[in-house]
Amino acid sequence: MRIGELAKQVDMSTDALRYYEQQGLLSAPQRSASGYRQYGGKHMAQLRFIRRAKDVGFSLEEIAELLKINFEKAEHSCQEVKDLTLKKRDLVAQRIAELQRFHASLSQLAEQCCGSSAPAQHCSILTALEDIDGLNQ
Amino acid sequence: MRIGELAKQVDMSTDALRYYEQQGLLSAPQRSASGYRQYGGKHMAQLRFIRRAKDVGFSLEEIAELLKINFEKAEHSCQEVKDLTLKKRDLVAQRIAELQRFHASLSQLAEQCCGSSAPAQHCSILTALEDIDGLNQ
DNA sequence: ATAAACCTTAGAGTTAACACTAAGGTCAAG
DNA sequence: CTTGACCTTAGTGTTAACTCTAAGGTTTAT
Repeated sequence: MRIGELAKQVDMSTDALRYYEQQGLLSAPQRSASGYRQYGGKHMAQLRFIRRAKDVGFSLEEIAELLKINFEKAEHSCQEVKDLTLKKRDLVAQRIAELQRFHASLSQLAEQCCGSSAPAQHCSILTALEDIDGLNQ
Repeated sequence: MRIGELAKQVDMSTDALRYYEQQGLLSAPQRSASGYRQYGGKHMAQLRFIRRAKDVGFSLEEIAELLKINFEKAEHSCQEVKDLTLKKRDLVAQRIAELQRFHASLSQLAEQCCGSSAPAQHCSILTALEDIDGLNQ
């Protein structure tokens, strides 16, 4: 299977596949006499692993780590994998908390604003952003 | 007031101030005979506006838009400002939802994992990422 | 045999919001 | 009068995950 075919199968771009190979996420396949990459089922499995790991929020760097562990299962523990997962979950939780603060502030601003089509001379949102104590306190 | 002093007052870097000026977020100040930037209260107010807008999650591009509206209040409506705010809030909400899906998936993975210090030969997390139907469905 | 569709590499471009560097000019203090 | 802290510009580097481009070689179908 050449790169275009594999890309179609897993619904990724050929550029992405070359990029994953370059980043060590996808094994370098054999080459045909003319230099074309020749992929097999192993590569498809790797790409599916990558896809699923992306779907749960892991970055490519984290996925590389997971793939390495998966490849050397005997030398790593469940604990290690679980720790990676929990650490990632906590990072995600932190980011969610930050965004929720944004969301609350934006909601509050919008609520206070009349939203009229008249000139924004006394717009409460602009005022809040201008004034020292327009927000919180 | 020179750039270093202003930067200290608002707790931003001098690099950031020059960057904001270049991006049209901070008015270009007068220059001294030797070319030094000379700032006044107006600039401090602009920077505080930027700071507050950042604190509620607006990007610099969005802040530029808000500053422009704030500068030309007469030509814009409250509605316009409110729309920007609501649009941003909805984007934030979408991102939160995505991260919450990540969080749920990661929690589920972690929950299923024994987390033992024994080799990861049968780690449920790795299995879930490998298997076609390890996750969801 | 030729055109379309595919493949190759290397390298530049994208986004956001700055940080850092170099090479040099200026200002205040002692 | 010199040292150190400050300022200037222009340009490069950072991170993530690719995308795009150029310039060319290969395969397949007709």
